[in-house]
Amino acid sequence: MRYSKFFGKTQKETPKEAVAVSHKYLQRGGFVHQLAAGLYEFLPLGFNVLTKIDKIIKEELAKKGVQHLLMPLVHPASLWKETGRYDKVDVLLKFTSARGTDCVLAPTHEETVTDLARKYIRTYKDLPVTLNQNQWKYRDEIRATGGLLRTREFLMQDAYSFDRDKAGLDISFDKMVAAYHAIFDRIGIDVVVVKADSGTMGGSDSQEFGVISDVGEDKIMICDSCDYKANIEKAESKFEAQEQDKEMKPMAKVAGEGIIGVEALAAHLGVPVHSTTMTLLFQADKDVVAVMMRGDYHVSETKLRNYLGCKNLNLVSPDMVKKVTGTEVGYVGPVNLPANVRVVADLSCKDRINFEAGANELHSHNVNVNFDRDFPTPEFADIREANEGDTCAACGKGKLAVKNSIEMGHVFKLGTCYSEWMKANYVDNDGKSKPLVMGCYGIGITRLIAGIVESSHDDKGIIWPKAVAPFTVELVVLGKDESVVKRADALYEELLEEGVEVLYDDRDDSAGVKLNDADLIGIPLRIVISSRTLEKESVEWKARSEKDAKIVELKDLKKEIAKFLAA
RNA sequence: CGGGGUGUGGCGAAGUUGGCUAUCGCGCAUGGUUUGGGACCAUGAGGCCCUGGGUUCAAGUCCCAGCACCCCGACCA
Repeated sequence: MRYSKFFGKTQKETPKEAVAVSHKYLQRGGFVHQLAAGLYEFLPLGFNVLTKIDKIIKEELAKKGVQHLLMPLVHPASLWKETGRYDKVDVLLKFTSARGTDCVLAPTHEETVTDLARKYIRTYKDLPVTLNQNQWKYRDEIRATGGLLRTREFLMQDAYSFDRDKAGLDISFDKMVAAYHAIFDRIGIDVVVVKADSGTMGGSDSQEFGVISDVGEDKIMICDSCDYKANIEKAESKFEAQEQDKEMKPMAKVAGEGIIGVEALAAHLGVPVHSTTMTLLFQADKDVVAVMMRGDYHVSETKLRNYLGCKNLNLVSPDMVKKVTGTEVGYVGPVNLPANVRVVADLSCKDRINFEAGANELHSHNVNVNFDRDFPTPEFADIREANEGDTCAACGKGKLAVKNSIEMGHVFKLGTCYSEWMKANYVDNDGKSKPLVMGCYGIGITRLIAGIVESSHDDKGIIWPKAVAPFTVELVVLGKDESVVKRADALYEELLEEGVEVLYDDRDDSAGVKLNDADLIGIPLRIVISSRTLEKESVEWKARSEKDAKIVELKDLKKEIAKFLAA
């Protein structure tokens, strides 16, 4: 392709709305253009990258026996009402067609694929099967951010596996995990795999594939000693047990007007923060649950939701706090709570003697509170968010560090939730009808493009890994001298003939402009031809990822390029 | 949905208590001089100053309403 005729040139100025590096470079380089918030057009350069990733994914999945298909973006609302997600998924864009049919734009495709499964899968002989599509999704996010990092419309690889039973699912799942590793390897990007929560997808056992990056929206915890990695929502740590009194002291009430928050309270009482107790009231579906958390930790709502097995979980309103406890936020405690309020305490609260807690009385706190003696011993569970620097629960030695990560892929074991909701059954070899056991697997392809740029760039521009670069070679001609241009044109034609994906910068611009643009666009190999290089019947050769250029004789060029691309 | 901010040629910006023909840089076009890290000179094209209403002799500028976009938070398969 001749760059002089190429659609979508570079821009010198950074668009003011761009904050993330990937956003700046992709927009300045002419890869994408923003149409509206969260909606992007892929210009030829960006579309080339997209196409390459799409192809790699499809090829690697096919190697694992995955079959490709394509499902619509517009779904009848009735399908989403079957699973109950019509009212539950708040990023769902609902609309009415001109014929008056209620429709949705698909944010994901469990509903349609399960519908296909119930229509086409009859017996255990049809199993296992994994279906994949690379299809656009629409999620009406309240806020789209960071260029391609979080868009409303995005291309996603989404695969769905169907098995007879849990053991089959494990095999299908492991195959997909292996395929994902192969995909990211081939693309040339380092991923970290972490245990994650399955969120509103339902099901269990999920893993995230992410790229460590400061602009990532996900927080993950990594052990510095073993290979334990988990999303912060899910990460398990050993709490540091603190030394306790031997003897119980009498419980006492202490005034503390206007003292809200554990730090202030601990200072006021002259006790360490870890002997304070936050008592929070949550609305868990229809029930109110009181949660006790040691003052130096925070509640992981994900862990709590999973422990309680509820769908909706929210902190209750201040009014509700007053109604249940008779006091205001800041003075809630486990003593004298109404008997019908379920109390769940974090494991870090266990075995404590003489701790502090709110008194359920305005401006009052209890000290020297003890389980059993002062209030019924509650149920204990791990419901706290691990703190940075906590000891890893897996190895018991390492410390946990927090990193930001861009979530690029996510795999779930769904189990039978969708097949039960939608009655997707098969007949097993015992003649009985059983629900299909499902898994689902997704990679955000458009986000992956941003992730690659975030993890592979310098201060001049993008450094594309060879496998996904929009072109593999950029040929730059410097100087207008007719004989030079003629030689450059001829070289360009030759390379095309060889099947090299070459972008030919034949513009009538100064060297600085062209070389800077080449750095920005980030094509892996840059070849400069000029009167100077032609004196020696050679070209200047520079890999984008390397600092120094070298001289390659023209007669060796095609061989060298082949070697470079194969490496 | 809460808080904050911004809308002025393609891009980035300036425009004072309302006042003259709406300004500057980049980019673009034409001609010329240049040509290895964002060259220079000359000439030129390109505007519903986000939209609608109002105040005024006069609105890019003030007032009201709306829309769009960005940032922080909440939310997030």
